[in-house]
Amino acid sequence: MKKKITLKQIAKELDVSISTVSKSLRNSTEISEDTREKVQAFAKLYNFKPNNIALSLKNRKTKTIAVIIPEIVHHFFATVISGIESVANENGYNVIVCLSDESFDKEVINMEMLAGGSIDGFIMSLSKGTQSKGDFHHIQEVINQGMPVVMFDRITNDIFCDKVIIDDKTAAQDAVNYLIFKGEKKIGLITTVDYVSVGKYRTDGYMQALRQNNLIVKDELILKIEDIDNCAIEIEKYIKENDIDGIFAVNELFAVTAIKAARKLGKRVPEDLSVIGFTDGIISNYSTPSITTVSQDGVIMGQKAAKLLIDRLENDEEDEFYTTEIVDTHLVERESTK
Amino acid sequence: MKKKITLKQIAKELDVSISTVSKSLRNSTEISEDTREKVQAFAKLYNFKPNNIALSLKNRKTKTIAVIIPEIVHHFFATVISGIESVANENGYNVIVCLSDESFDKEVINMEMLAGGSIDGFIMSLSKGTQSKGDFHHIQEVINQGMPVVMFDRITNDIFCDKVIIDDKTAAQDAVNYLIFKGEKKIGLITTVDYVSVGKYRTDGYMQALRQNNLIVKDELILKIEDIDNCAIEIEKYIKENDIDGIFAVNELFAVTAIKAARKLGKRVPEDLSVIGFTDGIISNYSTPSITTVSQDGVIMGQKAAKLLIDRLENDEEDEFYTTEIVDTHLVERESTK
DNA sequence: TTGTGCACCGAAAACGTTTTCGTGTTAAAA
DNA sequence: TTTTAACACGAAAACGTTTTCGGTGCACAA
Repeated sequence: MKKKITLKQIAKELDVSISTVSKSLRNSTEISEDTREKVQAFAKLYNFKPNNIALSLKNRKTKTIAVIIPEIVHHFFATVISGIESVANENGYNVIVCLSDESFDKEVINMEMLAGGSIDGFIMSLSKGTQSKGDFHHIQEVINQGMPVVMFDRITNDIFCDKVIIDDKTAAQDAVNYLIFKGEKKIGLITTVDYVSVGKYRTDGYMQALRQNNLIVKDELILKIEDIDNCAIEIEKYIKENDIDGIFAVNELFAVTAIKAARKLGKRVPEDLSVIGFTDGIISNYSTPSITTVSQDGVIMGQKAAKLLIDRLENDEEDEFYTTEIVDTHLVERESTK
Repeated sequence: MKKKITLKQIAKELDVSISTVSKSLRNSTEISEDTREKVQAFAKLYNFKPNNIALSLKNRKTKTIAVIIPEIVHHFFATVISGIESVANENGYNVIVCLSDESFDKEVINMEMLAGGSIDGFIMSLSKGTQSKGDFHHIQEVINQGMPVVMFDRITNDIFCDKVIIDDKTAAQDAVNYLIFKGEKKIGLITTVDYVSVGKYRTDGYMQALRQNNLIVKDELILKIEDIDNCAIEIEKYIKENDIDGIFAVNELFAVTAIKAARKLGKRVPEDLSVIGFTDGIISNYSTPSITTVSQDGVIMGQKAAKLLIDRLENDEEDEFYTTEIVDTHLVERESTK
C-alpha cells in the first residue's frame, strides 16, 4: 500500500528540483517541453495529487465552508444543506456539516473547533438553546476574527451579518387570512415557545390577521408547545376543549398531529376542521389528507446563503454593508382545507 | 477587524522566540512559570487559537472524515449522518458531507477532490449511477493510497473494506412471512431496478419467503420501478390490474404511494390490502394509516460506520482484516397490516 | 573577445505549527 | 576555582506546496 507521493519524491526520482516539478505540473513555459512531459508522465503514473492541506496553508484559505444546524433529521434543514452544497461545489468549495443538537454548548464548541482555520466561513441557523439564552458572543467572536457568517431561518438581530430568511409574519398572516377567507370563524394557533424567533413571528402574523378581520385574539386558542415529544396529548386536549373550525400550525409536525387528534375525536378534516401547516415537507405531502402548507423552499434558502457567503469570500475588500435576503413563500393548497 | 493572531506575532510582541510561545501555551515545564503566564495571558487576550491547517500539515492528519451519500433529503441518510456525526465529534473529528446526487461522475469528482489530503477517511453509500455502472476504480484508488473507506447500506463486494449493512434479504423475508402469517395469499412486491443492491436483496428475500410457503412467484406481481418520480401512475395501474391482498414495498415512498392508490381505487387498508414498507422514516409514522415497516436504524449504522473508521485511523498497524457489521432490523407493526 | 538576451532551471522564502537539539546562564558540588 | 547539572530559552527542521528571484549556459551580435 503505497502512500501518497509528494513533489519532493518526484523531484528526487527524476533528479530535478522541486520547483521544476511544480512548474512542470502547472505547465509553466519556464520549463522545457521535454522536462514537462517527463514530469507529467511520471506524476500521472504515480497518481500525484497536490496536497490540499499544504495548499490551504499557503493560500490562507481552505475552500471549505461550515454549516451549523440544530439537527439534520429534519426535512427543511436537509433541503437547505442540499442547496448550499450545490452552489458550494459549483464554486469549488466543500461543505462541512455540524449539528448543534439544539444546544448552546454544542454550538459554541463546534464553532470554536472550526474557527481555528479549518474553514473559510460559516452558514448557520441558531439552536434553540442559543436563542433562549440570547448569548451570541461566540458568533461575534468569529466575525471579529474576519470570518464571514451567514445566518438563515433562525437568526438574531443582535449580530450584524448577511442573512437569509422568509417573512414569517406575513406568511403566517396570509395563511390565517386564507382560513378566514374560506369561512372559518374560530381559528386556533399551535405554536412553539416564544424564544424560537420564527415561532414568535408566526404567532405575530396570526394575531395580526385576526385583528385585521375584526376577530378577537383569545389566549385560550393559542397553544404553545414546549415539549415536542409529547405534543400529541396536549394537542388532543386542546382540540377537545376548544370547538374550533380552523387551525394554523407553525410546523408540519403540529399540523399532522392535530389532524390525527381531530379524527380521533370524530372530527372530519377539512369538513369540520381546516388545518394549515408551515414548511412544505414530506409529511404534508404524504399524509392523508395531504396538508395545505406555507411552503418554505429550503433549497433556495441554502443556495442564497451559499452565494452570499462565497461572494463575501471572493471579494476581499471588506464590505460593511450586510444584506438580508427574504425568500418568497407561497401557500400550497391541498386537502386539509376547504 | 483584526485578523487571526499567530505564534510568530505573539513572539515578536513579547520579544521571545516562537518556540517559547508554543511551549508556554502547551504548558511545558521547560519554560519558567513567569514566561508561561505572560504568554498565556497575552494569548488569551488576543484570543489565540492554533491554526488547524498548520497542525494538519504537520501531523499529517486532518481529524476530519468525509461522508458521501446519494442524497441528504432522505430520512434514512439523514439519520446515518446524525449517527456518524455523534461519534465523530466525541472523538474530536469533524464531518464533511458530500452528495453524489446518485451520479457516478459526481461521486468520482467528490472523492478525488477530498482525497487530496483534506480528510483522513471516507464513509460512503454508493450512488445508483455507480452501482449500475459497476465501476469502482475511484474507490480502489483512494484505498490504495492508504486512505480507509467504510461502506454502508449500498455496498459492493468488489471492494475490500469495512462495511455496515443490514441483512436485506432476511429482513424482506421476515416481512413477507409476516404478511403470509396474517393470512394474505396473493402478495405483490414493489421494488427498484436490480442494480440497486439493496433492492435486489430485498427482492430475493420476497421470493424466498414465497417459495418457503409453497406459493408461486409470479412475475406479474413484481413491479420494478425505474422512474421514481412517476411511480404513482405505475403503482395505481399495477394495483388495478392485479387483485392482490398484500404488498411488500422496498421503501417508504412506494408503500405510501401504494396505499394512496389503493384507497383511490376503493380498497381499504388494511382490510382489503395489507402493506408493509421498508425503512422506518417519517412517512411511515405519520401517514394515515400509519405504515407497518421494516425498521432500519440509520443512527446505529452511522455510529458503527464511524467507529470502524476511527478505529482504523487510530491504529496505524494496518490490519488487513476487514469486518462487515450487520445491524439488526425489526418489524414495526402499525395500522397498514391486519 | 566581450557583451546581450534567452531558455531553462534551482534556491529559498513563505504559510503556522511542534519538537529536537543545542547553548548560554546560574547555582550547587567538587 | 573549576566542574557539573539544572534551568530557561532559541535555532532550525519538518510537513507540502507555490512563487519570486537569481543564476547558469549558450547562441548570437558587436
